[in-house]
Amino acid sequence: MPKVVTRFAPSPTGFLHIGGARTALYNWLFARHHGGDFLLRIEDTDLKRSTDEAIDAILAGMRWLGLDWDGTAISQASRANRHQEVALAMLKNGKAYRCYASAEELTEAREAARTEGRNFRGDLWRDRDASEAPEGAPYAVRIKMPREGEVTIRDAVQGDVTVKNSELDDMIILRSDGTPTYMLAVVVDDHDMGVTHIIRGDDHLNNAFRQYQIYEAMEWDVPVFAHIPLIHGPDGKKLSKRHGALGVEAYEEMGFLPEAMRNYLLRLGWSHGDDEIISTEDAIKWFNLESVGCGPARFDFDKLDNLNGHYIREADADRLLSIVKSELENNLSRTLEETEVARLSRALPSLAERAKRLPELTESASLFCNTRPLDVTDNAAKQLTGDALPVLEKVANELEAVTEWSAPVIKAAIMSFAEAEGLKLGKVMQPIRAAVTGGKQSGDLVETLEILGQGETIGRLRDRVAA
RNA sequence: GGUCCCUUCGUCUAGCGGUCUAGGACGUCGCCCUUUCACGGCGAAAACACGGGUUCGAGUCCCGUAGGGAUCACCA
Repeated sequence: MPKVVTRFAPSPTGFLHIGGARTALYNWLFARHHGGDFLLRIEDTDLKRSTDEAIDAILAGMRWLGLDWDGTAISQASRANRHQEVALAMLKNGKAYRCYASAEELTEAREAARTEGRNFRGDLWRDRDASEAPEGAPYAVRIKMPREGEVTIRDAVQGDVTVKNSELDDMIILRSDGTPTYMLAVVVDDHDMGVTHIIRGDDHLNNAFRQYQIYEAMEWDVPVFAHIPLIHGPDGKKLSKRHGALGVEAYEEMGFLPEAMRNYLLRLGWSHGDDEIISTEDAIKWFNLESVGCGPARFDFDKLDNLNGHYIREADADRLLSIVKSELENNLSRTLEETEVARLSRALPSLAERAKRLPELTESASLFCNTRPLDVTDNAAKQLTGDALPVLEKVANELEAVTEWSAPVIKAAIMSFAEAEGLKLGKVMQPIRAAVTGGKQSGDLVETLEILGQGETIGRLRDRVAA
């Protein structure tokens, strides 16, 4: 078996959306699984709509997802000469012909065909001689599709799909300005790049039959096709901007980890028995086209959140610290002090237990910055009225007397205070929590106090008493 | 409308003729753990779109119907 070569071929007309990201992931996984190459090609033949910003966004998205490609990204537009060469070759061997029809003639013919219930094949000039054309008139080059027979494509995901050749139109392969169309360019590039497996969205399934004829015309080997189902929004409709048709950078901003994204995207349409949490290493080991599902899948943020929470818990402490630190410094518009960073590194493991998205983690971590007096949520404020205030004042005094600021000692002090006052532990703990955290989520309270330090703790307590 | 594709719990899916009283995961709802919120543990509700075949036997094969989707450009 020859070396496997896959490719991801986005058109740079926007960001790398979620469907494209999954297509890229599957191509990457398939290539890595087989020890083959994963190539990247930018389909920029539509110069009017292609932008450099889009190219940058796509490359950035790929890097963020950790999908490395082999070699350098190829610009399809830069290969226009080669595409023209192939079109000319097809013209020469009679597989293509010149079409002098004007836009108006074409529209007219198309509408006529539609009203008559026929499908339009664009073949106005298929049987006319070029000599009938006006002198020097511009022409496009169309492929001469076979009219008889049918073609069956053994799609690695969809199975055998058969389409009658009579359904195929004589599509344009070279525009009248001499530039190649997408249909021609993909085939030529895939062939030249040695692509063995074309894994792409289901929306290209119909195109496969048209492209197949170019391979035939040039007597090239036809690669394996694998058309993967599209991703839909939560409502089952096509993904729109309202749903998840955002660029991957939007997911990064929302606080998702790339490994969570990879795991989610992998399982969205592919499965390996009952496995849910799948490391990239295992994904490479297990990925196959046979297990890709046939039906479109809906995007589900809840599941992504769940996965993200898992990977946040798994994440390396230093990585989380640096993420949270820079976010915090960004929010506070200042550099964190050493004591604050030290607190963070102690508190993060416990905080990471309960965060689903990075911003939540940052939010709860902000507790450990010096931001007195704290903002207090409504819920917390309710804990800080009436009887609670005198309790806080006394507790603050008790804690001030503590000479060794460690969790066991702090806990003992609070417990003995509660006992002496005849209060249930909760009656003491809750106001303390409210005063010290301002209502923010946090882990074990005593541990939180320990990390915060004696001075900060007492300060926050007295802030509430004074308020 | 033509052509093509798809259809198992709300969602992602396992299932490749008997092991299915249909399994897992997310979500939901209980209970437990508990100084908050999570995590974790235990448990519950929840699906084979419908109708015909084929077969001793169908979620699994075939054909219809319905529903959903894709595509029909000198866009990609």
